[in-house]
Amino acid sequence: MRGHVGARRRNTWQRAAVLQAISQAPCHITAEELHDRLRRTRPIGLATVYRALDAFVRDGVLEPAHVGDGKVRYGLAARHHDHLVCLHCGAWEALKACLVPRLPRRLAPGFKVTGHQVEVYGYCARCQAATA
Amino acid sequence: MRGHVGARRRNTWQRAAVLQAISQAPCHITAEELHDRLRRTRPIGLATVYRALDAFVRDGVLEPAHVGDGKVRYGLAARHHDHLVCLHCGAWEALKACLVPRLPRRLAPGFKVTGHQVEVYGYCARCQAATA
DNA sequence: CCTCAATATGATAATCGTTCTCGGATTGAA
DNA sequence: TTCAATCCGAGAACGATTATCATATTGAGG
Ligand SMILES: [Mn+2]
Ligand SMILES: [Mn+2]
Ligand SMILES: [Zn+2]
Ligand SMILES: [Zn+2]
Repeated sequence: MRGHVGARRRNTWQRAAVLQAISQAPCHITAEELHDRLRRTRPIGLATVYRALDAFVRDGVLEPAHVGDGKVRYGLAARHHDHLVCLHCGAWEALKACLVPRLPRRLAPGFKVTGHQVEVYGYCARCQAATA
Repeated sequence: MRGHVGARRRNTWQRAAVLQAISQAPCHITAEELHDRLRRTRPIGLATVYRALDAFVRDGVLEPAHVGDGKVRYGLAARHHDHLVCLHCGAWEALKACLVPRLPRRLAPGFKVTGHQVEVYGYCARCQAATA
C-alpha cells in the first residue's frame, strides 16, 4: 500500500473557506448561515459545511454554542466568549468576557479539557416589560 | 366574562407527574426518557411532556442542558450542576460542583438573569486511549 | 355543588436541523 | 504521473421538537 498511517487530513478550498468565513463573523453562526454566505462566492454543499465544522471542532479550532433554538452555532475557539439567552423570546447576545476564565485542565479523573461554553438564561429587557 | 385576568396556570396530574419523575432522576433527562418512564404508570402524551417541560423552564423550576447530541435535557434548577462532554464519542457526565457559583444578577443592562448552564468540552479517558 | 370559558391533553402530521448514502472528483505521498 | 485514501455534492433519510385540532379537564364565579 502507498500510505499506511491513515486518518490524515487533506487541505481543500472548502475547509479553508469555512474557516475564513467564520473568522470574519462577529459572533457564532449556524451551518446554514455559513452555507448561504459561502454560496454567494462559490458553489458548496451544505453537507460539506457540516463536515468541515465537525472536523474543526474535533481539532479544537472551533467551539460549538447552544442557544436553545435547536441550531448549533460555531465560533473560533481563539475568540471564545459566552452568551445571554432569553427564555421568553429566544433572543441571544454575546457576553464581552468569559465567565470561567480559568478552567481547571482536569475536572474529572482522566478527562482532558479542551474548552467550554456558558449559556446564561434569563429575560431580556423587552420581555420583562411585556410580562410586567 | 367569567375570568378576565388570563394566563392562569392550571394543575394537572400530568404536570405533577413530570415534576416528580424529574426530581427522582439523578441527572438531566430527555423528554423521551421522561415519557417512557411516566407511561409505565399511566398513559400520557409526548406532546404533553414537552409542554410541561417548557412551562417549568419558563417558571424557573427546571433548567435545560445541551450536551450536543441534539436532545435537550432537563433537571431541577434547585439541583443545578454542569456537565463534561466528550467531543469524540459524545459521552457526558455531571460535574460535582457548579463552575460559576456566583453569577452576577446583571451581566448586561436590562437583562434579568435566572440561571445558567456550563458545558465543558474535551476527551474522555476512553477516547484519549483510542486516539493515542 | 353546577356552569362554562379558558386551558390542557393526546394522536398525529408537519417541521426542520442534521446526518447518511453513494457515485464521482480531489488530494498528495510515493 | 499514479492511485488509494479522502473528500465532495445532491438528495434521501432521520429524529427531536412543534403545530394541529377535536375532545377532555380545570376552577372561578354563581
Ligand atoms: Mn458568539
Ligand atoms: Mn445533569
Ligand atoms: Zn426576550
Ligand atoms: Zn469519549
